[in-house]
Amino acid sequence: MAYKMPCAGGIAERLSDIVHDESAWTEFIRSGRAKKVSLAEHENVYFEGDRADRIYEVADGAVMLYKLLPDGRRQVVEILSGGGLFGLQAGELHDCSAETLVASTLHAADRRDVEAANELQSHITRCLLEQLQILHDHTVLLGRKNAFERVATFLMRFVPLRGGAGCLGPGPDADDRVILLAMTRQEIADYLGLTIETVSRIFSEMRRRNLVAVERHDRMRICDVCGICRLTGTH
Amino acid sequence: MAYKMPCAGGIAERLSDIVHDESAWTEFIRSGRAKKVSLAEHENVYFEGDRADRIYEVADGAVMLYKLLPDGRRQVVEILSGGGLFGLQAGELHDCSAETLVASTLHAADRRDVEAANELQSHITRCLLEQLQILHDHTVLLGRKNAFERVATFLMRFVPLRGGAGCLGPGPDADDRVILLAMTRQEIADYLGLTIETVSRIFSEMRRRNLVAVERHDRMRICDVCGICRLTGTH
DNA sequence: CGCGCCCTTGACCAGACTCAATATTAGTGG
DNA sequence: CCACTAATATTGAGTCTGGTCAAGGGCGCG
Repeated sequence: MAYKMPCAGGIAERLSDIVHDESAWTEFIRSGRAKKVSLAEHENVYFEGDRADRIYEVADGAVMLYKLLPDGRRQVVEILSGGGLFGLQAGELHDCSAETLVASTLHAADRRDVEAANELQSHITRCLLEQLQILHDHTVLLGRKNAFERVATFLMRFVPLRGGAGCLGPGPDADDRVILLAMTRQEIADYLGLTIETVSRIFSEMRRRNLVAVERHDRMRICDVCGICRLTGTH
Repeated sequence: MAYKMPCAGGIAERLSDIVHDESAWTEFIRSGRAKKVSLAEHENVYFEGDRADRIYEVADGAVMLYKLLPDGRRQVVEILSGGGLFGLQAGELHDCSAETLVASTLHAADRRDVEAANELQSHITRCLLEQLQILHDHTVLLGRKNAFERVATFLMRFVPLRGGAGCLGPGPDADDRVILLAMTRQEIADYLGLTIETVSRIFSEMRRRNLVAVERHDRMRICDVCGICRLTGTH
């Protein structure tokens, strides 16, 4: 069943962010109430079910949040990079496990300290709202997009200023971009709700169509950003 | 590929919520700075792309947030009922459309009023964190569960105190429960990332297995709550 | 009673998964 | 620097779940 968009042009308007003051947060980090933690690639920060008494900010690197089903199926639910907040929970326990994708440094703060500091709330709210919006998009990806569209959408995430509401277009030169995935095929599959084989096949198909060139397993050249963008299902 | 849970018993611990003071929010609503809005079944509150200058609380009824792809595919990303907050955005525009599932009354407040009121922030943060946790679970459902597990999981949402971390078990009597879906098959399908036909087939299969009895299209008796629960893939 | 809407059921099809074999890559030690 | 190994990625063949298309059923409402 196909629905009709109420007003096609509605979303075209640039999603210009409302001014956001994060100085209170920067100050909090600097003040020494947050410890710096350095982690290697694929180290875990905490597991689902652990007590949630610290919250984290990605200072450098990238972290994934994932959940496991008892039979071993895994779903990566969020990927966080610089500035992303995680570990804050409504309840007492972590609802996800957290693991670094690459070597990372985190700022770890005590939950009570953060909750007590009123001046931090607006920054936290902002971060949560951004996460929520990303999760909404990801829900559409998982619920309604096919494998090709999922991978194309995934690739577009690595190209800032392109594909979104205020996309700048291809520019005068060749429309290519080199991106660093920093994720294994398995991690990509678990993020996109696919299997490793399907992800691999889609990449191969994209290569055959000259949409991308795989320079190394985790290093790809998107030869035709606009071409990929048209295959995301979103435009 | 199957992963192994790090510590199977970890999540068993009851997710008892940390004390949460929402008196400031109640006061805000009562103060008259939030208008009461009454809407009929299937009326829309706003569309994706509209300016987001009001935020809403579901006082009574239920609301769904959904997104459309340009070719007409729809994904319901959230379902909110009493106490649920929606319409708050990181940017200037709504990232989803909102529509009532049943006749509902909402509290509508001006975004600026809410953002200015520091005493409301902790309530908002709490609501966002709960939404985030539900979306994480939904991500697992969409990314990793099959049709049967999706429908079973969906049904369990209507049975409070059962199926979750602190499930009370079947109790002494027959393990049945009558639930009111308040959604059409199409809405259920769009929420679970399935088609209307698949949802219908799964309900029929469940009926055949005496797991449920369809008393009316939107009114079902779950004959065996524990039986359904075992089929969610989560336990 | 009849119309329209929603739901159910069936037959068929296709996209993604599974299992298995092979190819690459990265890492290790000689 | 190269050989060897382990881990990761690719490719192929076959299967199956869930989608598509089409027909029929049930229910509420005028």
